Amino acid sequence: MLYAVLMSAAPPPAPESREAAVPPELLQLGAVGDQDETCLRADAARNRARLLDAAARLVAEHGAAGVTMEAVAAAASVGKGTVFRRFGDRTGLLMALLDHSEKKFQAAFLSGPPPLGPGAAPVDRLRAFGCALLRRTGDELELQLAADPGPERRYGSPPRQFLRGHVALLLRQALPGEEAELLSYTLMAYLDPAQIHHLTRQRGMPLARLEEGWLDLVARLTRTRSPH
Amino acid sequence: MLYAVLMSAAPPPAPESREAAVPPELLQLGAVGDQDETCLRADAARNRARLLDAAARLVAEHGAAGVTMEAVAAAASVGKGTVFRRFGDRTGLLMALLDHSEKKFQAAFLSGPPPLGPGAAPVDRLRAFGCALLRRTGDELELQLAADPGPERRYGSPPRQFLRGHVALLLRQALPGEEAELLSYTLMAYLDPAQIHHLTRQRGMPLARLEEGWLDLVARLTRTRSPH
DNA sequence: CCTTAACCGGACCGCGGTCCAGTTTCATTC
DNA sequence: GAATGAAACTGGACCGCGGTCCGGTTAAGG
Repeated sequence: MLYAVLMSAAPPPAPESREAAVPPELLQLGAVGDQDETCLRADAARNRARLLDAAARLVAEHGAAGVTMEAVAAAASVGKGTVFRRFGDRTGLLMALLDHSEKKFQAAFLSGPPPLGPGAAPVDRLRAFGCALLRRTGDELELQLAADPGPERRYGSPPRQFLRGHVALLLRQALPGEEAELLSYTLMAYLDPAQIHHLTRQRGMPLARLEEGWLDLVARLTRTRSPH
Repeated sequence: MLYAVLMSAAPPPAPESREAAVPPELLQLGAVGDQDETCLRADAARNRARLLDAAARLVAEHGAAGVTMEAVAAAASVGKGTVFRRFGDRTGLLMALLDHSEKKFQAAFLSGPPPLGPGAAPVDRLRAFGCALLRRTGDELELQLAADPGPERRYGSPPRQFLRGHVALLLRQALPGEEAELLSYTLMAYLDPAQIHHLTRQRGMPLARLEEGWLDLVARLTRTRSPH
């Protein structure tokens, strides 16, 4: 996916922006090995589109659990090997399905309007970021859970790394001189899809309560007061 | 299983203990459906022991990835179906392998000496808890990761629930009147095996640094000062 | 048109998990 | 203490799915 939005979606970086365009350390995280649709051979690109379409249809019909590699291949009238060649593994396919909303979300906090985008105070952006991500994850919960690459790769996956990098950046701006790296992990952990699933679906906690919890968490970690 | 330590390991609850024996809300978490070894049929108990022994041997020889259900069954001279009947699934088998150290750890903070066990101030117990769990998880990292039951069950698994319940209890004692539930999730998330694996193995962060991070996190969440 | 590299597809493998016919153990009864 | 009936256990055949591999095919460049 290579999160092309990083390079293209903010062409005139607002000069008054509080962060210098896109911070260089975030750029490398976008360098995902996944091939862009444009540099594929014609038939390969066509099959890729058909596969994604078929996968989306299967999700709509039978839920994420119904997205079998064989079923996707069959529904796209394509060989099984092709699916793996294109997406690596099941996780890759599901992440590709989530890529659209991922890019939209990235654009929103990289170059969208405040308080999510640049222009607001870092702490306010942090607050908005968490609430927005909570809502987005709540919407795509099933896919997000199904796209989990397992405990060994979960924290290394580019989307997650990228989001965390952004949090770390805001945190460094809000708390200059303090150790922001570990705190960013803690903040991101609060937004973990599996935890959200557990709290909302299995423990019946409303999402609004989780948002309050996020605001409180940000307040405590940054040692500011919570705007209740 | 069933964390019998809850009922038996602290027979005379120290009267000066700051928590009343074992808090009732934690007891129900101990009610794991897993059968005790004593109430099994003779042959079943024997096979269970042989299976655990074989599994431990396989872990030692080929790592956690080498613990195939078929391999375990063969190494124990037992049918494959027996392994599943006894442990439910692969995750159940691996969690059974971890049960010994789990019980030891529970005993340590339920009835062991301070600052981990009762007698110390709640915040100090919290600090000790995190550092101890960090070290334990660091030791058994491979097994802990392999025993992950997937995103839908991860937070519901009894050991994790139990540890979090303990953290919530300490937190309520340290912060009376404040919302401790969500904060306990945040604290536990910092101790997530997958995150520890990522930080130490993939990002090369020494465990000591994670311990500092824990102390800092406790300080921020409880709005106390960090004793650096 | 021809070469070559990339792609396609389906046969194949291993593993987690299920199922059921046969066997063993335990409790009860004589 | 032996017989007996039923519940519980056993084990291997079986299934579906994720993932790999390789011979045949097709698209792109000169």
